[in-house]
Amino acid sequence: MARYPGLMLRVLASDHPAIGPGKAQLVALIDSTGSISAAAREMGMSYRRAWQLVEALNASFIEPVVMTAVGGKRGGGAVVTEFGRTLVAQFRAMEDKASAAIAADLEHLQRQMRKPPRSTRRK
Amino acid sequence: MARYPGLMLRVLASDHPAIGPGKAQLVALIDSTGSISAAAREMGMSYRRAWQLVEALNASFIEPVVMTAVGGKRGGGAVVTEFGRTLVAQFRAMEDKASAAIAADLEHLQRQMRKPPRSTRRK
DNA sequence: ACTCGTTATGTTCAATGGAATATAACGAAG
DNA sequence: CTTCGTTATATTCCATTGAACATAACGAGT
Repeated sequence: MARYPGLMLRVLASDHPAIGPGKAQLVALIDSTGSISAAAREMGMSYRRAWQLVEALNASFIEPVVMTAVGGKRGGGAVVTEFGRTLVAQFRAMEDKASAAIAADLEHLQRQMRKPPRSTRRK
Repeated sequence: MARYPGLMLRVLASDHPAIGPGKAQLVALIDSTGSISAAAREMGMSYRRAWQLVEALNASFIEPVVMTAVGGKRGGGAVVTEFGRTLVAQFRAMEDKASAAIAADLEHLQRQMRKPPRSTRRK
């Protein structure tokens, strides 16, 4: 799910996650599809879950991120606000900057990680 | 739990978290207390949970992070390896760098988040 | 020997989270 | 007016996770 290999970044409001890789992708898909349910389908996520994430997003910020309207067949749907669009862009920019800032350390760390189990008993 | 206000960073191995704020703090506490159980107590975490995290840490890296020895009353205990110490230091450094790199954006974003619910129904 | 505090596990239970399912209300299109 | 695809929500079920509890083995000190 993380866009950057080996790195996961989340922005917190007080203590709960306000936006992270998942919500960012969801908003982007809502923007491109025009509906929560279509975005949910593309992410292999239940509609309910996606809707809850949208609700959480809207509750976390002072401006709406996604505006919704009931009714189908091009009557209803979901629209990502301009605020929401810049929100995702800002988050992506933060991912970029963070990734660039720690790229060297990350590589170094990744060279030191692997799979096989090992005994760590002393003596 | 996050050391940096509004920011949470995790380093992933393939897809599972190799190290994050929680494991980093745990290792630091094991280092200062000399035991997994004492560290767990200080974090308000069950011993079993802490032990599992240590196991996961040791399994994730090519070098041991924590070495253990059974037996109490200064017979047994846990020792953070030099690798483990530098691992935590590196992670903290990555948090520092990431935090510094996105500090401005983070502040800007945080100025746009708040608590009160709001209606987002269109039309 | 005994005790104490530790690592190391197993087991059981509760809480959490997500999936699945079911409706309801709705709005545009036909 | 019917149909279709959507938002919105309740309910039920299941899997995962962590907490709690229990127990064993152990090693150093007393």
